[in-house]
Amino acid sequence: MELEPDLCNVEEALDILVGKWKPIILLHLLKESPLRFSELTRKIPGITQKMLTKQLRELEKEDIVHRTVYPVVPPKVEYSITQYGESLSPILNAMHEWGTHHTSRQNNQSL
Amino acid sequence: MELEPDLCNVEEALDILVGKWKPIILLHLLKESPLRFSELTRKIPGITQKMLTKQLRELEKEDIVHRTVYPVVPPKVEYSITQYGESLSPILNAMHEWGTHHTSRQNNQSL
DNA sequence: CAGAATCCGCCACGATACTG
DNA sequence: CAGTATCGTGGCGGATTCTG
Repeated sequence: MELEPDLCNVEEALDILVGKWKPIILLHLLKESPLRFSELTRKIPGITQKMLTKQLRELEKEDIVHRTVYPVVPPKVEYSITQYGESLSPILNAMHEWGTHHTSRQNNQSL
Repeated sequence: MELEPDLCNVEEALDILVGKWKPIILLHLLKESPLRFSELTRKIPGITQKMLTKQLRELEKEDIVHRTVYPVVPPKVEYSITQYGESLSPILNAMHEWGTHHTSRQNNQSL
C-alpha cells in the first residue's frame, strides 16, 4: 500500500491519538485491561480526574475503550480496551520504537 | 520490544506529527523530494503561507525536513525530507493502513 | 516567490471545589 | 470512588496585509 497524500487517512488515526493523555492511557490499557478509574489515576502521575474522565469519554465515543459501571457502593468503574482499540497497537508500537531509537537525539539545538 | 507505558517514548514521535498540516506535508515530501514552497502550497489545498511556513520551520527544527535556499531572484526555496525524517515513515505507514481499514467505520453515533 | 507581521477566536488543558 | 461544575489561561490556527 502506497502513501497517498491525497487520501490521507493518516489524520483519522492521528485524531484518535491526539490528546495529552490518550497515548499513555492506551498504553496502560493495552498492557493491562481492565483497569479501574483510580488505578489509571495512580498509574498516570500528574493527570487530574477531569482530564482522565474527558480523555476516557472521547476514547469511549470512538469505541477504542469500553466502560463498565458496577452499581455498587462505593462506585466501581472499569475501563478496558476494545478489539477495535487493539487495532491501534501497530501504530503505538511504531511510535514507541521510533521514540526509543531517537530519544537520545536531543534536538532544541537552537533554543 | 514491549510497550512500556512508563517510558512512553510514544509522545516523542507524536509531538513531531502533531500539527494540523504536518502529516500531509510529510506525506508529500516522502513521496516527492525536494519540493518548492509554491509546489507544497498548491499540493495542499486550504493551507495558508503562514501555516505552511510555520509547520515547515518546526519540522526543520526537528531535523525532519531540510530547507535549501537558492540565492536567486525570484527567490527559490526547496524542502526535502531528511534521512531522519524518513525514519518516520513506518509510523505514517501504520497510521495510513489503520486509516484505510477504518475510515468506513463512521463514529459520532451520538452527536 | 517565499516569506514576515499583526490581530483575533477558539478550545485544549489545568486548578479547584463540590457530590451521590 | 468516580466523577461533575466552574473558571482561567496559552497557544494553535485562520484571515489579512505588507515586503525584498
